[in-house]
Amino acid sequence: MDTKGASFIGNVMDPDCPSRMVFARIGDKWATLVIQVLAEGPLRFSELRQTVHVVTPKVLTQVLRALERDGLLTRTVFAQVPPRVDYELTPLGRTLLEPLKALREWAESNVSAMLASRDDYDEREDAAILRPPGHPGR
Amino acid sequence: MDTKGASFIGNVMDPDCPSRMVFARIGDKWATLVIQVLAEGPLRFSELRQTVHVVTPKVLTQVLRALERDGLLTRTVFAQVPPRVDYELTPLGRTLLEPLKALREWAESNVSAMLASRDDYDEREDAAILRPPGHPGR
DNA sequence: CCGTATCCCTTATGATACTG
DNA sequence: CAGTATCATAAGGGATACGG
Repeated sequence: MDTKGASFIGNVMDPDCPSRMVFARIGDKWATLVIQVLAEGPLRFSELRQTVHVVTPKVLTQVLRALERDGLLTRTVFAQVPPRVDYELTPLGRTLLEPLKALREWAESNVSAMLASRDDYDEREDAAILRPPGHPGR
Repeated sequence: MDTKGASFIGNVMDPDCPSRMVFARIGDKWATLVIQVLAEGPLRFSELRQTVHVVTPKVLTQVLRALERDGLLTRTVFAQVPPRVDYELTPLGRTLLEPLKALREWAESNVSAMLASRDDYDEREDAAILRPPGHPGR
């Protein structure tokens, strides 16, 4: 395999690539939320629903099962009435917290810049459609 | 605002929350790929298409515009024929490289564990449907 | 070469109602 | 309480063809 240039991320393009898998998992709209909410400790289903309050039970279940399948959290059923099910991060899941935190911190440090950029972009967009075409590039 | 418990990630649930924005951006199937591919230096549209070879021009354009809008990369049009357009990470975009790298490294270290967990889970699944219902919980 | 325009399909997500 | 089932909608992504 080629070892220079962009090759070291070459396998990122492979659908089976580790990074792709992880980015797919954290790319999930709810997965990262759940993981970060569970950082504090185990929660039961209803507690998760309240915390991540916009999610429907169906979607929440899907996310939880996916995360459980990947070994990132455990699902513990207590044999009692009313039923109680706890979700808790596994050690593996906990190790994801750190990179996720790095991302959160990046986010908090740079959102303002991103938002400013968006405003600029959108303004230029708006101006562009008012201007006649055939205009010299930027 | 409450300062204990899960409150510090409380705003993670807010759709306007910085983290949500960032996770939405990197959650994009192609955005992180593009960013990481551009880590090496500027590339033109066709080069990006070749590198991220499965993506259609439409989708690639969408991703690039979104990233440009967020100030993560620049789009430079050269006034020549045939046309040439270069895409390059901005300093802001470059700062994303590090947290992304952390995630990649996590991925590479832990995929095997995740895959193993999946196999386990799926096996148990298969076994469960063969077993009669009303079985004592795990 | 660098896109845009269309059409189409799969998947994700949501609302709602119901069961163990 | 903790889900499952069903239906409906929308968003994402892809194939293809064409324009500047």
